[in-house]
Amino acid sequence: MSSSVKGMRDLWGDELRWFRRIEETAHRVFGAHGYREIRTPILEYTEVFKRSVGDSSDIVAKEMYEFLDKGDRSVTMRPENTAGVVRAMVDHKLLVNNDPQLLYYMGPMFRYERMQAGRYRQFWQIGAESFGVASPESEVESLAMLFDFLQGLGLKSLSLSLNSVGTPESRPAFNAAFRAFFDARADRFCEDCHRRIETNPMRILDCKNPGCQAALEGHPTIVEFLDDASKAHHTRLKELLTTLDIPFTENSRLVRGLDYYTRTAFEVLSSDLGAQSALLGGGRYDGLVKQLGGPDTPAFGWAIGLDRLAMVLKQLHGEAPFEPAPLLIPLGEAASAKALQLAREWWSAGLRVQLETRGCPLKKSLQSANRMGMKLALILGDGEFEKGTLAVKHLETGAQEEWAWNDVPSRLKG
RNA sequence: GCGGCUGUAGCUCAGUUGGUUAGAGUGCUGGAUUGUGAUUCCAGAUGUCGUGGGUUCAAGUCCCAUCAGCCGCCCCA
Repeated sequence: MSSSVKGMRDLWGDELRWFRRIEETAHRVFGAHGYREIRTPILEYTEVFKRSVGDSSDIVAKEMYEFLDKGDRSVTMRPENTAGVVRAMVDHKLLVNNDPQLLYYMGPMFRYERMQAGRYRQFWQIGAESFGVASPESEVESLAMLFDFLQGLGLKSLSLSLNSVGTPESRPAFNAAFRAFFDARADRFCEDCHRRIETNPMRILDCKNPGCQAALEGHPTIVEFLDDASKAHHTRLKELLTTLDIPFTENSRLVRGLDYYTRTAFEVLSSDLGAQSALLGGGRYDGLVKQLGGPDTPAFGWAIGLDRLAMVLKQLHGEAPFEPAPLLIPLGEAASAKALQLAREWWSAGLRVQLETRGCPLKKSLQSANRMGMKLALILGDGEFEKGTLAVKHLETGAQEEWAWNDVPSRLKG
């Protein structure tokens, strides 16, 4: 008995069909916005993630598939893709001029985590990144694309949660004020929060502990400590979202787990997800490109998990639409040679036909066709062979009719 | 990394206070005159009872460990 590695799974059948539906929608919608696909390696030098995601984050601290390769280089299987994309941008000097670079990616990511519904150690993400533009307009463009994408998949009851996490310059003032707030009621916060106040105070805002959430009542918000430019940015962003009828709620407690975010941060939540309520997240990360050795370049992006998204789509719409190709069943040697010829013509004409090649009794073929969910069986026996026709059986109704070979293309399309 | 629950045919599950060769439904295989499925009828096959120890005359059942899955926490997508 063998089984897949813990946290790794096979994708097939209905779930894979949802994945493909998602991916095709992404290619279409993102392409329409002028975004171009990029594929970066799964393996990067560990430094790439340590310098971008942040040493203090749990991802880097304990969730990375990190190891020495045979040349004793420390490499890591990507836990997310933004760092890799930025690294590629820097490597290829694509950010030296001031043109915007609009990119999207899709592929597997890896985090060594405890498993749960919709959460795997190899999981799939689709993300979009926009480099070189600092404006709120670019954020709204990206968010509009995101919503077109989600709506294209038939999702409706989602909520956009919005905040600004400030800039490295504005954050100390907030931290000082928040520290004072925290100290005044320190006994009401949990152990984890006491640790966070030293390492990453902002993270206290999204502590899931009900006691902590209650204690946060009336907390100083990041937004009120923003510098004027960030404040104007935030205001303008909200105006533009309103103009586009993209509904959002401001959430002063929304922060992000990755260290590289600046100013705008957001999440989209789905009520169909249980504990894994965040369907996707993203925001602005103006400092990251420079941090990875590139020119000082503003950037905005987001990523969505396909495993969870496919789960939601399945809950919402059931099985992914799928119709198997009709089965062409030849009976006898002459017929099976002819069937190969006919099928070849139809395939090159773009028709979908599956060929029965077992040479088994008709009964077996029909049983298989039925089990595979086929709607049509195209039977080519001696009688049909003589006449240049097919016996066409509709497997749902049992009705049967006869088609001339030449009519098959037009009839299958209709 | 922490806490809780679960593990018996391909699938969904029964299995009494430990007691003979471990069951059902569904699915599967074959048949009901050799070119007609799905419906019906008849017949048949299938399990290291997650794995490894232990207790016992006797373990699917009790105990321990381990692995896997699920739920919650943490974290995040």
